Amino acid sequence: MAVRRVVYGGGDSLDPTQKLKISSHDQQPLDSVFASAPSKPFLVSGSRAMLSFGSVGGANRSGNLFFSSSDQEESGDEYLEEYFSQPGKKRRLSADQIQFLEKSFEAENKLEPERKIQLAKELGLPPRQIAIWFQNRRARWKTRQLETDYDTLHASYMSLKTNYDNLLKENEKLKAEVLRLKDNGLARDTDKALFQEMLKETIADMISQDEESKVSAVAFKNEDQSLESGDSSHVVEPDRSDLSQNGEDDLNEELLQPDYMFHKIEDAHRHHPASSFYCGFPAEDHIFSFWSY
DNA sequence: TTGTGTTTTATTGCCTCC
DNA sequence: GGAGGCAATAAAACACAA
Repeated sequence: MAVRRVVYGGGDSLDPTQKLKISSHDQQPLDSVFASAPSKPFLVSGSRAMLSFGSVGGANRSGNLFFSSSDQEESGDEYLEEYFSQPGKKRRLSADQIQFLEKSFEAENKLEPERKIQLAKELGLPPRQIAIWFQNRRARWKTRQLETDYDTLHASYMSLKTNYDNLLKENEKLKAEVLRLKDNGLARDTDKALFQEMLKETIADMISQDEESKVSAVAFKNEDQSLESGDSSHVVEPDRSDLSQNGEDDLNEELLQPDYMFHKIEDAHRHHPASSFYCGFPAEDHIFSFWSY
């Protein structure tokens, strides 16, 4: 087994008088050492988070092993020296010591030098060991804190995910609804387009009939005039002022305007009063109901 | 009793602060 | 530069099942 350096009693800035090489087999022999160690009361300073080891319920078994008498520190107890000089051993703290340290940690998880010394005195442990215990305790606290934070975040994530999934489902439902409504709308648009096409054809027929009759009338009139004046070179074009001169596209555009269609239909009806139907549709279904559609 | 996993104690090396 | 903190790690101590 490799020999490990075990130095206690003040950390890196160790007071040489407090340096000890320590090891132990287990807590029992250590306790017996504590029990046999001379106990000497020491002053407890007013440092914060300071507790009395006796108040935790355990007797101060340790006495002042590391801070007892100057004699002990100077001469060194041979028994203790032998006891603590066994390398490669780790000393477990007693339940009472741990309870005391836990209470102290709860009050303040940082360890000022003064408090370290005080705790060491109270527990009869080397200040270095107190420092190490706090160091490890902080590490454990941090690990547990991380676990707690993780659990909290995970719970939050799961809650958000549930909400998100619900929203997705709702979104899908709404999309389907929109699609369904759109399909209905398309069907109506198809009917509308068919109706418009039929309307255009009918109106175009009516207009052409109307134009033909106008042309005939003008021609007849012109014929009369030319007969009267003897001028046969004067050719009168049919009146297309109410029609676009830009061809079929503009006609189509105009045909879709309600006023124009109303005018033409009324006009057609005036010329063809026998028809009780507009454009082959019953009167009640005529263009106005279509445009309000 | 022994193998194995977990917890606790302690060291090392690096970093920051004064 | 020394003191102290922290992360990483080693190793002893402990718990427990087979």
